[in-house]
Formats: sequence, C-alpha cells, structure tokens
Amino acid sequence: MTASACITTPIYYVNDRPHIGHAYTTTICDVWARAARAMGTDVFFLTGTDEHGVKVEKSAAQRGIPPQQLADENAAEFKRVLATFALTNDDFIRTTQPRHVTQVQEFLRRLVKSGAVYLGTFEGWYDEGQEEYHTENRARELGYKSPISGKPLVRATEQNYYFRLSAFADRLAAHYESHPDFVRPTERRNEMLGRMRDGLQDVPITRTNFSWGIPMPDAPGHVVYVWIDALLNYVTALGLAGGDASTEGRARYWPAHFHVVGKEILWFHAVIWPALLMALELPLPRCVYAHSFWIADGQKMSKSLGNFVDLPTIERYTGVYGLDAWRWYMATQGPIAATDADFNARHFHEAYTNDLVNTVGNCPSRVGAMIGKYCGGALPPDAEAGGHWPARCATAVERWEQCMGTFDLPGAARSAMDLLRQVDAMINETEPFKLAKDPANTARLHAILNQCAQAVRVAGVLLEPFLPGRCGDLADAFGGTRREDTPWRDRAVYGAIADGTTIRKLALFPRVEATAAAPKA
RNA sequence: GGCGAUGUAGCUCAGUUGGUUAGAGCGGAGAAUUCAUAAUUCUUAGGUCGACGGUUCGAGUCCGUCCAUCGCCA
Repeated sequence: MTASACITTPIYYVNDRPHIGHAYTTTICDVWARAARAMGTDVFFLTGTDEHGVKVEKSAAQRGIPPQQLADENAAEFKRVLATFALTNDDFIRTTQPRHVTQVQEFLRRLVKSGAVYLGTFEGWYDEGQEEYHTENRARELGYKSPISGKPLVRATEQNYYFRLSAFADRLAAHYESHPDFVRPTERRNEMLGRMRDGLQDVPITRTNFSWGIPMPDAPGHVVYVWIDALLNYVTALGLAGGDASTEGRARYWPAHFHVVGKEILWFHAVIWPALLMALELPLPRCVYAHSFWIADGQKMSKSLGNFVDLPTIERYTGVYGLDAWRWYMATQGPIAATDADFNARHFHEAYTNDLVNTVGNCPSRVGAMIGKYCGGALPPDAEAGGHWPARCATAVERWEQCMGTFDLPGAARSAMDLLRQVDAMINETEPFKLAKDPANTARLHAILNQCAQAVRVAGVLLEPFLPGRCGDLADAFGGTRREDTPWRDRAVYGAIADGTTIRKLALFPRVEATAAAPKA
C-alpha cells in the first residue's frame, strides 16, 4: 500500500433518488477507505453528485423550479445517505460548485489548445420529439420514423466540439496490455478490449440544445456534455487544474487507487476517461473497478417494476439488524464480481445469523465467558508463548492485506472469519471448560484462554472496516486497544493484550427473528 | 443481429495442463456436547456435472450442434 491513496465512487446523478445501488458502491468504498486508513495510508475518499444535463433541466422545468434548486434538494438527499450510513468520505463534490466549474473550463481550454478537442460538424437523423439523434443503421431499422411519435426523422446537422478519442486507440491498447489490472474484474476488461477492437470514434463533448451545464470556454451557446463534466470531478476535487484554493494541496492523492463504478458506466471510465487523462497529460488511475448489480428477489430492479430497494427499505434493515450488519451484507454478499447478486430477506438473515451472530458474536462471547469464570475476568498468562497463534494471526493479517490491495472485500472478510473459526476449533479440541475442573491443568488452561483472547482481538481489528460499530465494542472488551493512533503493525499483531488486562464477556450481535425485516406482504 | 460468457447437490458456487468413489458453504436430516447468543462439533444429502452427438483407453474438464440464462455492442 502506498503512503497516500484515493478511492472514488461515481458522482451520483441528482435526477435519481438514492437507492441500494448508490448505497452499495459508497459502502464498499467506505470499507476499503477505512481499511487503508487503518493500515496507515493517507486516504482521500471522494464521492459527490452529478448535477448538470438535459434531464435535470427538464425535471426542474416540469416542477417549475430552477435546475439548481432541484440539484440542491437531491444533493442534500444523497448527503443524508452518507450521514445515515456513517460513511467516511473526505469530500463531497458537486458539479455545480464553482471550484469544479472553473477547473473544468480550464481543462477544456487545455484540450482545445493541444488539439485533442476540435470543432466538428455532426450530421444525423434527428428525432424532434425525443430530441435525440439516431445512427444511420438505427434510423434504417426504424424506417426513418420516430419510434415514439412515428413522425419522420429529419436530417439535421449540428456543430459540436469533439474529443479526438480515435487518436488514443494505440496508447489505450498499450496501457491495457502493460497494466492487466487496469480494469477489473477480468470479464469487464475483456468487454472493453472487445469493444475497443471495433474501433474508436471521436466523441462529441458539447451540446447546444440545452443550457444547464458548464459553458464551453470561448464558445457561446455550447455547453459541456454532462459526461465529460462528470468525469472531471475526480481531478477537480483534487485541484489538478490549479487555481482553486479549496482543493489545493490534494495533488498527492492522484492518481486514484480505485475508481469504483457500476458496470453500466464502465466505458466512460475505462476508455474515454483514460484517453482524456492522456490528452491532459495526467497519470492514469491504477484500477477502474466495475461491480455488477443487485437484483431484488431474483428480478432485475427497474423503474417500470418499481422494485428498487430504496432508502426506506434499507432503513428497515438497518433498523432491525443494525448498520454493521448492513455493511457486512453489502461487502461480503454483494455483486462485487462480474455477476449480479440477489438481495433478499432470507439471504440477508442467513448471512447475519451465520457470520455475525454465530461466529463474530459467539466466539468472543465464549472466550470472554471462560476468562470471566475461570480467571476472574483478567487475562491469564500464557506459558506457551502463543503456540501456533502468532503465525496464524500473521497469516490472516497478510491475507487480509493482500485482499484489500485487490479490492477483494469478501476475501478480506473471510480471512478474519477464518481466524475466529480457528479459535472456535481450538476451544472445541482442547476443551478448556473441562480442563478448568482440575487445578493441575491451570497452566494449560491459562495458555489456551490467553491465546484465544489475543487471536480474537486481532480478528476484531481485521473486521473493523466492515463492522466499525461493534468492533469498537469488541476492542473495548478485549483489552482496550482501540486507540486509532496505534500504528498498524502494533495493532494487527498477536499478543497486544497484556497479562492481567480486564476481559469482558459481551454479546455483539443479538439474535433476530427471521421475518423481522421481511417486506410486508 | 454482432461479439462474449454462463448453465455442477434445495440455494450460492469451487472444480488445476482431460484420468481412480464430483467438492465447499448455507439450508434440510440425525447424533454428540456445554465455555458460549437453542451456540459449537461430527455424520448425512445418493446431484444423468443444461441437451444431443463427436474426439479419446478414459471428459464435468477438448470439439460440434441445440436449448436456456446473462453481459457488452448495434
């Protein structure tokens, strides 16, 4: 892990209402950000809202309010989500903020100056009712009529500024070749490679048919296309165009370690964005990570079905199971790989019960109980110097670090869980509760309990990014080594609890009735 | 329509360069046990490895066709 790192979510479009998709992306970024901070990395975790574009303009017009007001209202809604879920973003950028607008304009001036952006003419089949163009092929398929209104498409031309994407094909190919992990997972990388093989066309980056956007510098009537505007947030938030006092001093966070995005917007992030950065002569992000989608009870979530797992639904789950449980489900059962994951009440409940109640909760509980019962609640000495446990803990920590390095959140969680399962296994094998019946076994008993407690503490440290709430309680109960200023190598190491330290028995995750959060039929 | 996948126990999935009785977790069933939040441990599930052909001494693992699902694009 580098000394400083940046992780980003996409900026969320204010025309949408927050739902599980937004919460998911932001939550997994938060897990990673917390983990990286724990390891001592100087992390910048960025999220925000995308506020321009014709859709926002139209929605606002429908409500009879200025677009900025709509953006303000919905940006506040997205911010509320961050607060509700205790997410630890370091900034929240909004594309209507002056700091963003001025830097976007500066970047566009540079692009024009370098020749990467030029004024070109677009000619195509225009659907006047829908205000959209169709390609020649598509227009032919449609019989040169609007699929919506049935009116004839008209041949129209438009002058736009174009980004010379075609000029970057070779450099992009070379970058993909030399950086196999640039786009992940691999399935997504292959999709991008396949699509790039079909050829890259220059892309229009300004529009003239609406006004809610960043004005193209020195080009009256032209507004920067919302996607270009949005992508640049990653570097305007870090002040890379210069000239903005509020973002000064953040350049060290670039290039981003991870751009975490949903698979539907990967093309913009994996092809257009790196080409733009090349044109601006800025370093490329280390990895664009495209997760898949949550589906709801086996069905794709869609507006027409109205089956989005929305904020009230999410809050029902967090209300019943707690915030940590929500994070756990997101991070360990989510669609982080190339396939979609199903969100359903039964699955959520099983994950909660198996992982959190029966393992993360129960293991410290039984260890704490025995230390209380047999040692008066004080950590007994270990005459065996830890036995296998220093090595086991080191292995777990190492695997956890490796997984975090590749954004394998489920793998990192598994490594911590495995440690707890090993503790459970040792208790089952050595049966300290039987040893306690004969004073002749005291030394052995004490050694076992010490080792269990030390290992539990380490597991707690590894679980903390996932379960920041309850792991704080666990740390308090197992030696009070919660201090955030303790260096990682001293926290994530076996043996940090001193003999005689008070160990408390605690029940971290209460059992919950299976149907408590299920949707009402 | 083009390109690319995937299809293995009820569910989620592992299955190396083809080779003896196809695995894990969860759920279900049975048993043991008590330090613990009815926890934990052990045993168990007899699944035509999507269908049909082919290559091979031998294929879940290679080839072809088909069916189903899905992704990217158009």
